[in-house]
Amino acid sequence: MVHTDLPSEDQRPARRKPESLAKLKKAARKLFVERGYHATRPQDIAREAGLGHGTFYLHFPDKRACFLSFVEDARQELDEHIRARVDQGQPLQTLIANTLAGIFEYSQNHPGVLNAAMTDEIVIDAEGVQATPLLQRWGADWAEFVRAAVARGEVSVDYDLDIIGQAILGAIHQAGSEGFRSGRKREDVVNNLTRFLVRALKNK
Amino acid sequence: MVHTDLPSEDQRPARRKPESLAKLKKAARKLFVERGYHATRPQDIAREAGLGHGTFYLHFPDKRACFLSFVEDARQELDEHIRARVDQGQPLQTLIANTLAGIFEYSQNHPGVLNAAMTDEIVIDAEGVQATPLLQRWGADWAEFVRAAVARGEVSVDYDLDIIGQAILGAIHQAGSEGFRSGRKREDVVNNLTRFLVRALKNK
Amino acid sequence: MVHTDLPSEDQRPARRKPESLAKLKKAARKLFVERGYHATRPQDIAREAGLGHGTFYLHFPDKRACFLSFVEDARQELDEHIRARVDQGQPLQTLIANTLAGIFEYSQNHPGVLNAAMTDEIVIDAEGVQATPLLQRWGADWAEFVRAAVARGEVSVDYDLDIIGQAILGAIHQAGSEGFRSGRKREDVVNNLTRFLVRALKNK
Amino acid sequence: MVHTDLPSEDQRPARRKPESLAKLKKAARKLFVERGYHATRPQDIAREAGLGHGTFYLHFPDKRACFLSFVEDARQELDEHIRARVDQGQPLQTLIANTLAGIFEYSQNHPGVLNAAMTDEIVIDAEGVQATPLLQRWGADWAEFVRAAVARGEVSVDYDLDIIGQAILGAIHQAGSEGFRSGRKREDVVNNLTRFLVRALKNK
DNA sequence: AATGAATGAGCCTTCATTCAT
DNA sequence: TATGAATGAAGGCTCATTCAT
Repeated sequence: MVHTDLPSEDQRPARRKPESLAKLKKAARKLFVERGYHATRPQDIAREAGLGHGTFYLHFPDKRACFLSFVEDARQELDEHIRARVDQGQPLQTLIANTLAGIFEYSQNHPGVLNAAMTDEIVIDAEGVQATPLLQRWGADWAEFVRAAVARGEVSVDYDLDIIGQAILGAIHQAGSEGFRSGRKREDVVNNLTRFLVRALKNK
Repeated sequence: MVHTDLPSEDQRPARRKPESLAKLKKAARKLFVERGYHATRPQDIAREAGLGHGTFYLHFPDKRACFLSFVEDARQELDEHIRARVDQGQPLQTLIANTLAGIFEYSQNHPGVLNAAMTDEIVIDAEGVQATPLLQRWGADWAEFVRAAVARGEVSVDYDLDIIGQAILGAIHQAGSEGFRSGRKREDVVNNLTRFLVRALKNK
Repeated sequence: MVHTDLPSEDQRPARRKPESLAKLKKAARKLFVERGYHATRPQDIAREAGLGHGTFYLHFPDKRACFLSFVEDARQELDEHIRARVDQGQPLQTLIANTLAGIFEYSQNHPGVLNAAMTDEIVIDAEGVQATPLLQRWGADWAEFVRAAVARGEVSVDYDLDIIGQAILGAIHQAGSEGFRSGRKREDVVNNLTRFLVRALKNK
Repeated sequence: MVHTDLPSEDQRPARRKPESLAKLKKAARKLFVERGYHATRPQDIAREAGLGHGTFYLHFPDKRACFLSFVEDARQELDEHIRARVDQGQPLQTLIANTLAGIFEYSQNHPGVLNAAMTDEIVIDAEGVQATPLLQRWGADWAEFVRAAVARGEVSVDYDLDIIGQAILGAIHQAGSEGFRSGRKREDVVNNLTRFLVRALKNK
């Protein structure tokens, strides 16, 4: 006996809002990554999602909000990805190595996403006020990270950690971008970067 | 004796195309820095230069070329600025410190220029193909720089220098951007960054 | 014997379409008055009525019909309001004074309604054909009114009453709109207008 | 011998700004009158003027400004038309008769213009702030007009002239609109209206 | 009867570029 | 060489209306 009214896995256009939102977000991510912010029209996103372009505005007040939501999602995903992989009670070197592995793993699973998400705010809208650019926030995270290592006695150098946090993030970002662009293996990038950072932080 | 190569202050009425080009470049730099690529119209540049809109297209084939010319000029200026300040026959630490001082000095004399010039190509034109992004080129420069130090025996660590070159550039860029954005003093940024990089490169 | 025409207060669960219609009409009036025709969306009306957007189209074929229904309701309400207040068997001056008082009383009880209802048809839909604009109809009513006074011998001037009917209506409309907009008291407006009209109609 | 480079009276697309502005204004008037504000798109105006639609925005910041300019032009034209026809040193009756003749003459020469220009501001833009609606301004003009007659001793009734000014304007507007719509002759409308107003104003 | 997600024609406006002068 | 009026493709967004539920 078969349920004829069991619409699971059906192909019909659907009509549930959350589904459309998910489709739009997926499409938006794809296009923002592939084409960048300015070359992606709300209409393109809607079409990519298989929806009419009016639907876009049912879920986002405007294009900018859609981009910001994409950025926020990427940030959370990466955070969770790293948190799931890194055990805080490890020595500095392992910690850094694992964190970098986490970042680059995510980066490889979602190619281009981090780069697209880090698009500077001025590119999006001169007037807009994105709370804090993603790069800066992650730089601050690294500052915290090192501060904790200092507190544990693992790092004993006298840096201005706000500056160094940003430096670390910058090193990771740029080495990662170009490392992969030039086809290097993940382990090599992680390895080199880990040694580079550990040496820079370890006193002696 | 007649000065044939002294066209400045000459009496002939028309023939000062170079003057217009200089005005346009200056205006373009100002606006690209202040507003970013997309928010700057060729018309704005021409007007800022005190010229008619049409004149813009006498000197640049299109907006993109104007931006690229701005980037190239900034790159050359910075290169010269650093070259004039850094003596290659110095120990690594001094070399790095002087180079960083040169970069940040330029950055302070021309606020925003480096940041604007590093605008990712995807932002300019999805189809276009900027030879090599400025960041990547400068990262390669740092790779060369370190390779030379290795050759001199000053650095004896076994890095993949292409990766590390990019990492260094990234650290400088990000630490610089945020260091100044947060109002830190140039010496502090240079100082911290120098120690950071020297430690990372010096094998004990 | 069964009351087939007494659906009010019945117990059956569904079947209160009239209730929804009333809610929609009330909401439509509020919004048309507050925002005007073009700034009011069917969706706004439905939401103001506490109903889903789709419900709007269960009761009106389109937005235009809803507006026209609003106009018609206002016309009837005003007519009834005046009829209830004015005794036809009075001398001209009293008749005019009472009618004006009726109009302005209604206008004060339902602020903005008459103005909104008199929105010119061209504003509603260039193609549409509103039977006869409200202003014109009321102008014709005044023509009738004066014709009756002439028949009773109270007015003995030789006017083209169709023209004069419109003139009277125009005077009332404009003086009323601006009288209230400038905060004048109802009695003052009624008073001045009554004397103005009576003098214009009374042959010496 | 013939000047081949004498471009007077030429048919070429032209390139002088004032000419385009004039064309646009003419086209705007035509369309605002024929279709009303909302049914007229900037694009339609430009096309009617034989220009590209970008040109519209070289002359008006937006559609609203174009409409307001149309209104202002109409106001000035009418004012001048009346001023040229009416001699202030005449008795009230003649004055009113001539003024009305002037208004209706203009109205006939420029059919629909006054009606279109009097479109209520709420129709144009709920947010906008048109200094004072045309109707109200003209009502105030009539108030002044009567005030002067009172000063000259020609009118000795005790009206609130601000109210009565609006009433007069309303009477003229409405009687005129409908008079012509129903095909009445100008003299008849002027005649009836003049007698109506003079009686209303003359004390005995 | 009621709902509200979905739709897409259509609106206003911008801007890189051209070309007659 | 220099000008700036003119252009129209293209962009972001709205809204009256439909229809599956």
